[in-house]
Amino acid sequence: MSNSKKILLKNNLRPTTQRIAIINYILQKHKVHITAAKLMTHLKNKNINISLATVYNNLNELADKGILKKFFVNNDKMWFDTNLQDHYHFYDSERDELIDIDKNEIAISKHPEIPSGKIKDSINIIINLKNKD
Amino acid sequence: MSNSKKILLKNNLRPTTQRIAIINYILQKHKVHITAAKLMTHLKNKNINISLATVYNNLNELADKGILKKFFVNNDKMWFDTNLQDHYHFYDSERDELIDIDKNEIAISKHPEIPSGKIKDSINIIINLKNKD
DNA sequence: TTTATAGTTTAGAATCATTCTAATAATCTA
DNA sequence: TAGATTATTAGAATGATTCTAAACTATAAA
Repeated sequence: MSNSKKILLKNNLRPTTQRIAIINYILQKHKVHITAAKLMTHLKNKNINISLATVYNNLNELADKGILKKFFVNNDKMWFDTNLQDHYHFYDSERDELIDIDKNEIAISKHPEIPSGKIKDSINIIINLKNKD
Repeated sequence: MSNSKKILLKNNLRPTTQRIAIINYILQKHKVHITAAKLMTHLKNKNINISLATVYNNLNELADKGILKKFFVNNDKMWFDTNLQDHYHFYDSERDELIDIDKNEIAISKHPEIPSGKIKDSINIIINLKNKD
């Protein structure tokens, strides 16, 4: 049984052609930053039949299962990340690409009191890049 | 001449009814976090005739002129902020509200090398809050 | 191995924030 | 005040994402 299939079964997801193709792509590289549209293009290039709705369904499902991390960059798009560690990103808008920044490279020294009844959930840090000139 | 009108003239913006109402609202409080929809509601409550397109046009214009700062919170909405200092935010999704975090309360110790030809542009930090229980 | 069921995929419609369009209105300048 | 310029507007367009409900596929039970 393929590694992708095992991962799917372990997570109670039926190993369909589309899911296996997605998992294959995600596992192929160590760290992947991907959007639904980019993944769609990639799969079409590999001649895999899949609809955009299925790409979204599955990426969201994998995020729910904790296999991917989901986040947004500015208003643009929903991104999915195979790096599950707490970490942040550079965003190169010209190339539409993300670069990881390790959690331990940013120190949050202190911050205002959190409103009562609330606790910190996720922290989103994006350093937007622009061209030098 | 009203203070709002002066600000508009100084920025080469014709002091229309709609613009004066927007500037009045923004100046009224020291720090305002606002979205187009929230501002629209506020103005309607004050019986000011304004279309959503005009709200967007003007908020974007004020951001271009440096009178407001424009940024996004997750994928949700475009926000405008009268606090022009470098700073970050808590986001309370339940109340759909932002709370400022001073720039000097977060230290960015170091980070991976920036790709050649690029420099840092803006930095976006959002600490998402959730309910304690 | 068939069958029933539960889970998946799909095309296309719906949604929602934002921007665009191009017609009308207001403001300004001479 | 006329003519030029700039603003406002309603409604259409856009684009990413989600929804819908019909068609399909995998699975477990017989």
